[in-house]
Amino acid sequence: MPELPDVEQFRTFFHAHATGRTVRSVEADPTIVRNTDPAALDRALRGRRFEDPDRHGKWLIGWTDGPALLLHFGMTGDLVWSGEDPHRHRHDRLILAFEDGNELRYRNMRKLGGVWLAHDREEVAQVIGALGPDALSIGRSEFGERLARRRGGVKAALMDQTFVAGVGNILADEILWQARLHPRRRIETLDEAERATLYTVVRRVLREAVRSYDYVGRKRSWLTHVRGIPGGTCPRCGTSLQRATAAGRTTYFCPRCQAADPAVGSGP
DNA sequence: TCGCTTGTTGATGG
DNA sequence: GCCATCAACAAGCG
Repeated sequence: MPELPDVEQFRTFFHAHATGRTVRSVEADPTIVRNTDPAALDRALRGRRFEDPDRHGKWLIGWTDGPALLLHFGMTGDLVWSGEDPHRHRHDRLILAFEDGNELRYRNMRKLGGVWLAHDREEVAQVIGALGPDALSIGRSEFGERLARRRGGVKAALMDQTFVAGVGNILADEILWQARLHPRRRIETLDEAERATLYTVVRRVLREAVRSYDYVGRKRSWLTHVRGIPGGTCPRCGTSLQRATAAGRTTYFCPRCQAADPAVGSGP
C-alpha cells in the first residue's frame, strides 16, 4: 500500500495517537530493527514523549524529546491503534506501549522496510540518506532543474527516490497516464510543454491522492481504478490497457493516449 | 511449484 | 559517471 499519500495518512495517524504520549516500553521483532536491537531501542525510547512527526517521501520520522524513531513501510506496512484494534496480530513487528495503557503498532507482513533509531538530526539525515525533495512540496523550478540534469526513462526517474521522494510504481503509472507520456519515453526527448505538464500532473496527482483517502480504486476517472484488472480499459478513451515492463516494474498504460513517439498521433 | 506483488539496495554490464 | 537490469530480501496468494 504505502506510497507518499499512504505515509502521509500514517503521519496523521501517528500524530493523533503517539504525539504527546509517553513510552512505557517498546517490543520489537529483531529482524525489523535495522540499525540497533530491540533492547537498545526500548532503552532509548522508554520514558520519552513523542512530538510532532514528520514525513519525507515514504519515510515517517517520529521525533521524541530524545531520539527519533524512523519508520519505513516497505510494500505491506501499516499502523494500528489498540483503541481500534485491541488484539495484537502476528505481523505486528513493533509495539509502542504508552503509559496510559494504549499501544501503537507497526504491522508489516513482508519484512521489507523496517524501523531505525536516530539519536539526532544528523543521524536522521544519515539514515534517510540522499532522498530528493518531497514530491508533494517540490517547486516547479526545482523540478525543472532536476529534470534537465537527468537522462533515461521518465518512469525510472519518477520512482527514483533520490530524484524526487515519494512516488512508487502505482502513482508513477498514474502520473504518466494523466500526463499522456509513454512510460519508456526518455527524458531528453521531452519538450518544454511536456516537462511543464509533467510537473503539473505530479503535483495534482499527489495532492489529490493525499486529500482523497483510499485513492486506489475509488477515483473512477483515474488509471488506478482499473490498473491491473484483466481486460481493463483506459478511463479516458476506452482503449485496452497495455502491460509492459519499465524501470524493472510492471507497468500499465494506454497505447493510444500515451504514444511512444510524440510525433505520432496521440489521439484527439 | 511457480509467478506475482504499491519498496530498496547492491552487483553487474553497456 | 550515468543508466538499465537483475537478484535478493520476505511472505502470502492463486
